[in-house]
Amino acid sequence: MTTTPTGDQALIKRINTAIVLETILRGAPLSRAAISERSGLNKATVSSLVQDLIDGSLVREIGTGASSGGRKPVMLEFIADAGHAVGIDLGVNYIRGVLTDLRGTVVAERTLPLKRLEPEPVTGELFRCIDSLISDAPPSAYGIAGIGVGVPGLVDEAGSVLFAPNLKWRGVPLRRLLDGRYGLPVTIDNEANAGALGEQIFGAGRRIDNLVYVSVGIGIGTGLILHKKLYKGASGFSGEMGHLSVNAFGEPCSCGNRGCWEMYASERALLEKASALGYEELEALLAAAEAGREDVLGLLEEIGEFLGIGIANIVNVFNPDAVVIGNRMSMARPWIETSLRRTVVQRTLGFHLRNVQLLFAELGERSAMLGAAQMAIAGFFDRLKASTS
Amino acid sequence: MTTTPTGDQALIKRINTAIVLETILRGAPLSRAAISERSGLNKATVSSLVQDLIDGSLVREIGTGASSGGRKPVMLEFIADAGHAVGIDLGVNYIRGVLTDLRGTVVAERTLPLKRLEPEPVTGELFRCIDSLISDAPPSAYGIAGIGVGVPGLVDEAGSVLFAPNLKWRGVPLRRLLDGRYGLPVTIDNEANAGALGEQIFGAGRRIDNLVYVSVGIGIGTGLILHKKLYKGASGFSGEMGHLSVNAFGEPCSCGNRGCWEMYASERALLEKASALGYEELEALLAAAEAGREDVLGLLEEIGEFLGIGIANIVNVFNPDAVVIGNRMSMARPWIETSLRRTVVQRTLGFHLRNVQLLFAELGERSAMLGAAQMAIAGFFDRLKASTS
DNA sequence: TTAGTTTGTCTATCCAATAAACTAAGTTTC
DNA sequence: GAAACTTAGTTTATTGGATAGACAAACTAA
Repeated sequence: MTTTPTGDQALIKRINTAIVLETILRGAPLSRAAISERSGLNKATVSSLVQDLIDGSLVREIGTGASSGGRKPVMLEFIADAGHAVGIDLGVNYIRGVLTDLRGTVVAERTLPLKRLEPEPVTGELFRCIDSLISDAPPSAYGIAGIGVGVPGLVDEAGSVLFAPNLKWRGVPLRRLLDGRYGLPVTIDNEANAGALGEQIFGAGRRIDNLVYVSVGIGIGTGLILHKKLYKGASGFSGEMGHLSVNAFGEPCSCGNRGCWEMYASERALLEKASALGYEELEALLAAAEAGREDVLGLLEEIGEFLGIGIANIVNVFNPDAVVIGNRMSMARPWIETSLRRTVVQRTLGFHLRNVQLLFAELGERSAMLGAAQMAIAGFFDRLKASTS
Repeated sequence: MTTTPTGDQALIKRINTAIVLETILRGAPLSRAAISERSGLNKATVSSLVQDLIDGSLVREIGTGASSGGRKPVMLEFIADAGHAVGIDLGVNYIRGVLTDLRGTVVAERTLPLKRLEPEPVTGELFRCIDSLISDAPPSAYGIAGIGVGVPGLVDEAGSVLFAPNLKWRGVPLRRLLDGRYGLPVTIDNEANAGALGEQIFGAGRRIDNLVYVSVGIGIGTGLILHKKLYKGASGFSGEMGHLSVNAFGEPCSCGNRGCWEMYASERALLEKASALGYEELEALLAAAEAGREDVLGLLEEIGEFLGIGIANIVNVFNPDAVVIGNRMSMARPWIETSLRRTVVQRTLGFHLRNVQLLFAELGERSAMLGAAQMAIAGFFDRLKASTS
């Protein structure tokens, strides 16, 4: 049975309440009259819906504003600390956690290293990190609104980590574990998807409707935001563009394909070549680049070119408004940007190139963590909209 | 100003009218009581909305149905010939046109060859084709509901053909030309997008939410249907996957990139190799394959492999429910399918492979034409929904 | 003080969906 | 074949939103 949700008066009210809340979120501080004008809703309707939002502890009056020759307006604002969200970036050798308010403003932050990668010790550390963040949350009307987690692997709709090669995880029911312990709404997603969201809301991709976030770390992951929404494939995971083959006749990859992009353009690929020059870590390599070492500069220029090859493919396929390069490799921006841009320009169809922006992550290593918090916040608002106010 | 459409009673009525119409479209013949049960709408509401649809010539009563111990139900059906749609596939050396009813059932069909490719002679032929199809339309309540056209090139939001390499067109304002002549709603889109829609509604991809249609002809185009909707990139065109590089170090392509997929796997690529064997046309080549010529079979097997290389990339990136191979190369199915499937299996990530179907177009060369008609039909229903009933 | 302006609320009205009663038109049972 | 039961579709009264317009409150300008 395909029972489409039918339209009734409650639906109208939910829609209009969402419009009012959205208007306040975007333009606060704002008066009722201004909301009415901007939204097209009747003044009386706005008054009534605002009262509901005030009763629901989501909006408050913050005194009067300036008058232009009449009664002074009563200004309204969203109560950002009506609740808090936990965002986690579960990395390969670290856990980065953040507590934010409902606007995404950071309230507390914790980073801790991971020594062991097995699910049990990692979840133990994860629990302690979350416990600590939750204990930092001031009391509020809605408490902890949700927990979002970005993980370096494939995640299914049930929030289980199907496969995380660098953690060597298979089938870890992360959402169930967290839900069982905290009894809170939990969202689990790929690290690149979380990063894409983070950059779209708080970083380089603010207000860009279609963007591709390319997370260049040990491997290469991608998060797609199409029509303002995260795109996930048929079974909930897509964007494995690290395994897009850029050389069909190249070396075999562990994934079964040949000549995968991440074999040429990832941090791992860079470090493999760098070890011949005597560098074992990205940080050391970049320090050498900073010092002007010619061989290192050549290596980085080459990596920029390989990144550009894959990004040109991405632009040709998706024709996005922007491509954002994130994760650890974004630190190498000064030394890869020139060759990267040159390659993309050379290899991209003219019509696409005309409109695409090439950006680097503004949030650096915090993209995924802040994006994960945003996933939790978005879930909170979605549930709000769905409930019969 | 971002004036979100606000919710009011008219919106409810539009939503519920759409639900009722959809229910009838899916399950006709159907009684009012059955609609009420399936949709969850109250019987009285259904009665009232059905009356509106009857008044609007979209639904009619077709006598009583069987009773199971009570009053006999009055059966309803959608009036498929309340209007008609014109669908055009504008090819490189042909125009294929169809007149369908609002269900997409073919009423009349016309194919004509194109000798000259300049915009003026082509539009002349196009007008004559459309004139003739329109004259075939029986009188109806809504008349010609719209015209849809699929073209082999990039199309912008205004319905202008920005660039069609094989027609050598640049900046032809096709929608404006057709709109000016017929005063009807006109939809212009890429041939691959039209084909994707055609196969999703009428062909191999029926009821599949996420599919990639790969149109393998002279070049390779792709149409993406994500979440049941055609995906177009930021500026209205995407899916130039023919120019996805599968060999970053391969031969330069006219597009500026190197080793583009369509240099290896298109009809043109096949025919270039085939000419060494003495074949100049795909049909002749396939006849030779039918006759068991070993060299030709080897050539086709190779093309299958190259197609598989690109499709594996597509599957890794989009993780769709299905990939549909269409256009002229679908005729070669018997000789390319084995190597194609083998290559895709070898080169695709296990998690994605598990769920993806590999299909061949069921509509053959008619995909794009029927998809174009569907674009016009969809436009008609969208306008219906938008109008304050 | 007076006139004009802006904000926000109140009131009467409209409109779509709904539940429940009702009419219509059948079938089943004995 | 009459009574009992079933199902289809309509009518009626009610509910709960949004709205226009009147209005009161609170301000500015002069």
